[in-house]
Amino acid sequence: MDAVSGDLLSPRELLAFRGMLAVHTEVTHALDAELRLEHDMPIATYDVLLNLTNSPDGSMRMGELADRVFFSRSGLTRLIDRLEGAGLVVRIPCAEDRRGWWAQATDEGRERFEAARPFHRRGIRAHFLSKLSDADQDLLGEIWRRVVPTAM
Amino acid sequence: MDAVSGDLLSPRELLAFRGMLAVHTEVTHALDAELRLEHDMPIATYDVLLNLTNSPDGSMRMGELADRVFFSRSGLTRLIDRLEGAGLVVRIPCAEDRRGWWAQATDEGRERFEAARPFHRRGIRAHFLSKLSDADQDLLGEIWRRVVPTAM
DNA sequence: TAAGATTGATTACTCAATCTTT
DNA sequence: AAAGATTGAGTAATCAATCTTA
Repeated sequence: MDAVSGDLLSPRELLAFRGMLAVHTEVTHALDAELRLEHDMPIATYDVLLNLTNSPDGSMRMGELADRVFFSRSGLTRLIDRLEGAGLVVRIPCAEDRRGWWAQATDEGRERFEAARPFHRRGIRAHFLSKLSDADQDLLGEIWRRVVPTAM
Repeated sequence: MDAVSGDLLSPRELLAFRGMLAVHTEVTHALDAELRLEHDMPIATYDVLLNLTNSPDGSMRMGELADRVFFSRSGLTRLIDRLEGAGLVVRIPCAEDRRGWWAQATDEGRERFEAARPFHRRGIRAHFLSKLSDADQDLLGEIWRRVVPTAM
């Protein structure tokens, strides 16, 4: 917060920033790999099903879902194509706005998600949360909220 | 640290974990986009040049570099192919072990990197570090070190 | 004319198999 | 054999252009 913008990053700044890159990569790769191995489900698929399941009526508009899972619009179109092919999701035309579509988890999608969920939860704790005290977690939450106010 | 492994993630856990995903995505996308726009340089290229430039003799073995930039071996091979084509990097056969190669930044690679460096540094501060106090940064560094001891 | 979503073309990453040297 | 690195084949993401409805 006190550094002048022209000079090198201080060790403190370097560790705070590059540490996040290292941890994020390390943790998400581990979670993705174990979810693929044990539940044949990439983490992107898990995140889609999580968002759909969490939503009040079990469905979300394509655009909003894309924002939630940090995909481009076209990227999400392709992902939902695959999930629809795999029988985990269906598209439902949107009655109020006929340009739009709802993505909705199928029964199989929900089952596959619920089956994977406790496993993934254990993974998140094993690879990340277990290394943090409650105070650490509170502080992290506080920091994330400050960095991207809109996203949380 | 106190949660039982079977139950849902608490709000505290959720914010600590999913916040990191949101911040990481948000920040790295912003940095990548502005580096491409202003210096025609994807962030992966920047990271390669950063590691090569930081290294004592200005070069690194392919495998070690792959680990540092979180790429697979084959992924790094392709990236270095492209950077060699663009004149930013050269491969030098390794005398001590003739299976191996050194990747080394060219003069142009160093120049392009040094030109981009202050800009990227300002970006890291603008998008991330400026939202954190010195104490926040210290604590983050401390946390990252605990989560992936090897990587830092 | 703009917004929601998809498509076409391209780029880039990964795994598994391979080649070369140890 | 095993390790460093590359290659072939396949998958998946993006941008820009397009189609449809508002």
